[in-house]
Amino acid sequence: MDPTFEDLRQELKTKNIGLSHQRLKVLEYLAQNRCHPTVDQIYTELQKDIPTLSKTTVYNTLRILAEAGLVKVISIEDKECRFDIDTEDHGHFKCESCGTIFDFPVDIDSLIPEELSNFKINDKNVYFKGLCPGCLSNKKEIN
Amino acid sequence: MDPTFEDLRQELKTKNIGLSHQRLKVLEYLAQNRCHPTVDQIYTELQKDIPTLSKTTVYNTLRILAEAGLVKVISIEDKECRFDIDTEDHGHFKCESCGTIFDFPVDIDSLIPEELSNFKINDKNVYFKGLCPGCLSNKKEIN
DNA sequence: GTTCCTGCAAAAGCTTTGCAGAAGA
DNA sequence: TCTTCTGCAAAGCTTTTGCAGGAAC
Repeated sequence: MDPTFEDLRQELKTKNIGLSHQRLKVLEYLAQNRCHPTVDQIYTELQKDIPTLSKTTVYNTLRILAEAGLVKVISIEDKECRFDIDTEDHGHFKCESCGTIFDFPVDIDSLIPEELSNFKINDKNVYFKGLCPGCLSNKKEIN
Repeated sequence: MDPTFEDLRQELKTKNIGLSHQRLKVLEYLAQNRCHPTVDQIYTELQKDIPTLSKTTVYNTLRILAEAGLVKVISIEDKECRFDIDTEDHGHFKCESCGTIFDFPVDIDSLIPEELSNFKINDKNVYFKGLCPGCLSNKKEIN
């Protein structure tokens, strides 16, 4: 099950990570907006509530959360990182037309080949790119 | 089978892509050094042969080759891209200690879930991170 | 002579770092 | 008070762009 905001708050306390107003807001945003936001999206949105917020703080917070294992950094060939509060194994599909990122279930462990039996695997990622159903049907209408 | 340098040369001719000295050298480097080099690695190495080479040309060439589908861009959470002349589906494992990237076979198509049946998939990527056998045994010796 | 290619310099964009001041315990 | 956190400014890196000169046909 997806962790709730309260779960995360508890986990931070357990890990002895300070819970400033800014950090709580970043965490809250990630918990409520599961669209794999960029730093800029998080910053822009939170700035409406916290006018003095700086991007540095957003970067700091996300680094701390990632190091604590509470968020996962995903990078799909963009220069900019995206952040996912769902740290369970799952795949990402990025639409090359509208840019939306879709989650999909994937049994990553079944992929691990014999060749990697002597490797220690810490992180597993699967991502596809292409066109989502919405953009596909738009394209058909145009043609 | 892996494409040879000659295969690639032929394919470029077919696709009407000019074959300058610089482009041939980049292609040759990729065919002979299958270590997923960065732009900087390619540039630094080729500069020994072509002192006037510029990084812009390396970037241009790689973009053209990627657009033609002759090389694949791989980005594993680094800011810098890496380039792979092997465009067949396969997974990448990046050692977090020594930075080496290993290839491994993977049947990506078997992963595609029902949920994506209405999506058009153009590009499939699987990458793991962790520790390679060499770094694992070094670690044990130290402890 | 046209077209394409190269390469310098500058710009752009994301991220990190240094540091002084503010907040909190 | 002492530690931690914030946020501005500047720097760092990779990558892209503009443009003039050069090569190739």
